[in-house]
Amino acid sequence: MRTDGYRFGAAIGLAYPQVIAAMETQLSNGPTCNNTSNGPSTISNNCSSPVESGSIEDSKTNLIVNYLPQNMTQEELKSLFGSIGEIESCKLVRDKITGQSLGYGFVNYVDPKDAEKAINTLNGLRLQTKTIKVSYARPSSASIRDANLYVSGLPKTMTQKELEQLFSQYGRIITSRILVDQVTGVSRGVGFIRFDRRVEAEEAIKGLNCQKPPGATEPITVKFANNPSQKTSQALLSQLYQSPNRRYPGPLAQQAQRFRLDNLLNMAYGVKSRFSPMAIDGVTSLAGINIPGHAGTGWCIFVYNLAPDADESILWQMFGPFGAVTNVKVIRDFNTNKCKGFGFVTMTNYDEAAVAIASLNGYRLGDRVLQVSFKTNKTHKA
DNA sequence: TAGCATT
Repeated sequence: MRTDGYRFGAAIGLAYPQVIAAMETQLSNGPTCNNTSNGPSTISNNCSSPVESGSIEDSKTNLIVNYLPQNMTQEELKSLFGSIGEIESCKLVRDKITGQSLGYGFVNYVDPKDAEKAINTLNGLRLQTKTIKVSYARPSSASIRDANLYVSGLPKTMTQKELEQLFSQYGRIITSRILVDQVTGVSRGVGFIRFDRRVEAEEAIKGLNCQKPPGATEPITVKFANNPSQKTSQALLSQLYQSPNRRYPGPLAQQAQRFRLDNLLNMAYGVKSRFSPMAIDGVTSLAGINIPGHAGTGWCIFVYNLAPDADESILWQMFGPFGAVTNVKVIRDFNTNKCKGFGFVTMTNYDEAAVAIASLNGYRLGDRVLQVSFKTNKTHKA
């Protein structure tokens, strides 16, 4: 059983301020319209501000969702965002070769109001070890691809804001990040800057690579970041070429290579099987027949004493940090549409569900004390 | 010297 369950207070109380602070940092960087930095072909929407780009017609319903947990499926993504409103389309982006999630996806709503509501309620939601980011998708075009820079040799004292200030003269920054030591929290002197457009990134390389930032003693290195999916594909190909039965494998060799491929995927992505046998209180169980709470596709949790105005998003916020949540449901009165005081949450893994129950049972939500347990087979009469 | 932002 995992022992690193998240504190509930961190899940709801702190997630939003953190994300809001991060967004304020991003939005504080207005675009610098550096006309001289562009090549012969310029793009008409070149100097739009963040506010203007958010009002482009086709971006009012289409959202991009970043920092999704690695094992989250498209169906779970749809379930989460479908709790806000009707979805026109939903796509989790996967590596074309390995099929692994790239950690982001798109959700297109029918109603722009639902898209806005999704940003307001789901941006900053903690799911497992991730804090998801929900924002309007920019209109897709070749010019915004491959605009991510990898920066190394940064002064250890440089903050994210200072990094952005350094790079913002070359264009609109979409995201920035300084990597830190997981234990000490001290900067590792490397980071990423994602520009709105590739031409801006190119100019930043020209202007800042091998240059010393203000006050620094050593020059920094600025180059295009590796594409994470490319890196994995290269690693896979490299491993396959090194295998004894390389190049033209027959059926037997293919099976062995498939085995190596699976292991490589596990190493590259840290994938743990969703279908491996689970140890439950010392007893190994596969199917979970007659085990309370197990519904075939996951572990169903009963949440009692919810307020009449409770909605699905509060269940996502409460349970998401503890692990993979596949579905949430608030039971409502048919006539009033108000919550009848209880709801259900389905989680994939037993250990994560158990930690969630142990942590959330007895939790005070508003003026109510929640009762949280595995769902029993009691029938609820209408 | 590496995290997953354009389907």
